Amino acid sequence: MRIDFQLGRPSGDARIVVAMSGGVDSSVTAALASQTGAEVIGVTLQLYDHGEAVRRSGACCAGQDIYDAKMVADRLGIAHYVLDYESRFREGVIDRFVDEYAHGRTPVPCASCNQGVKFVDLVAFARELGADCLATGHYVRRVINDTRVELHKGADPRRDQSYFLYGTTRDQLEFLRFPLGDLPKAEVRRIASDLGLIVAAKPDSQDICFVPDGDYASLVKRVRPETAAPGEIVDLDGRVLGRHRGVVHFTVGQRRGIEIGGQSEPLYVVRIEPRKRRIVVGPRHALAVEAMRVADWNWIGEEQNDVGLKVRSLAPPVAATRDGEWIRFSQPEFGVAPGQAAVAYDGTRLLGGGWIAETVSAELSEMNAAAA
RNA sequence: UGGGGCGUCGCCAAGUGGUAAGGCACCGGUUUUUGGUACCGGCAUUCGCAGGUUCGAAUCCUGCCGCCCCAG
Repeated sequence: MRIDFQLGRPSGDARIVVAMSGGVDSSVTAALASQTGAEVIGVTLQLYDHGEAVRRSGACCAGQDIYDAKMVADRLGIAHYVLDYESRFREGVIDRFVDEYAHGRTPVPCASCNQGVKFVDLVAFARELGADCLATGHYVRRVINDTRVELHKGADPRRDQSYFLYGTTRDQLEFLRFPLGDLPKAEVRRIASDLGLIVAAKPDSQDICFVPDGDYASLVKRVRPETAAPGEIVDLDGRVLGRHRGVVHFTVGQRRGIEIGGQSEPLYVVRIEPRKRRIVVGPRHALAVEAMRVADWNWIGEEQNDVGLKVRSLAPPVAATRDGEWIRFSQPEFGVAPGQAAVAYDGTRLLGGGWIAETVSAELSEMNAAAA
């Protein structure tokens, strides 16, 4: 396996910094970089440190994972640095994560992590080291089209991670490399196995890396106790159906955990009102959203108005048209949660994205139209 | 303390003699570098309680308990 890192000069003279999380993907990335003959420096960020995480494998960037990254670097014979980014991670990712829940929104910490700690701070560090590029194990493709650099979905549609990278700037993209973007996961594991890397069979990471047991609510509660304040569960007409244990436990589109039985059809969270400590629930059709406002757009490609749009990492993009900050879906979209990322594509190419600030119910506008 | 109605899984609810549907909720799993969704699976040996009739009862009979409505 030989990957072209597009270094623009003989690889023997080049220096590649690889972001190593301690997982299979970034380990193989480091191996592929090493095979080019360039000087490779592995960098692992220590992002948080709590007892639970130390022993946990399959997350990233703490304890066991840092050790694994070190072992892989040793095996490959490359330099390896561990950087303490805990405070930056706390400010840039965890604090924002907690704050979003306090506002009744549903954050995407992986996107803010990539946008901040990984692609701003780590890119800067790599440049300080005089590197020619920073390589990561993301399943996305960097494509050079004439002189333009584009970001595309990973070749393996089930592995594509472009959604989390919508905030990448053009400048960062110039400097970044994603050598796994054309590979299926099975191939990556095979490479790791062939090279005898100890992480070859390590489970894929899942859940939020800084929430080891999946219980993100207790983290949010610690910092923002008001999110654990009990409140009312009301239907679309304001009738009280029950009580809840705090808005932190809910996200728009959520079905399970509402704990209200006796209905003819399932209830979903339609809206969260943190000031009133209230959650509004309704049947599935009440989740239909026809339009939304997307704030803080970042454009990697040129701005376009007819785009494919993702409002979640899985599921293929849906057709939508853009008018400034406003996006209108060609078909109603269900379970669109404020705080999540909206990412625009042209085919496989990622154009840009932003975060969902507000949504417009398809049902309400139908009622308004009927009333008019 | 007259009349009427009802009592089946946490909730809603089918089932009027043949051996307990379904929905919601809940639990588990699958999927997943966010949350959520979706999908798959589990979930009453028992029908307010106690007797009786019957080969056989949630379904019929008797008594009791509880709740609701009307009339007091």
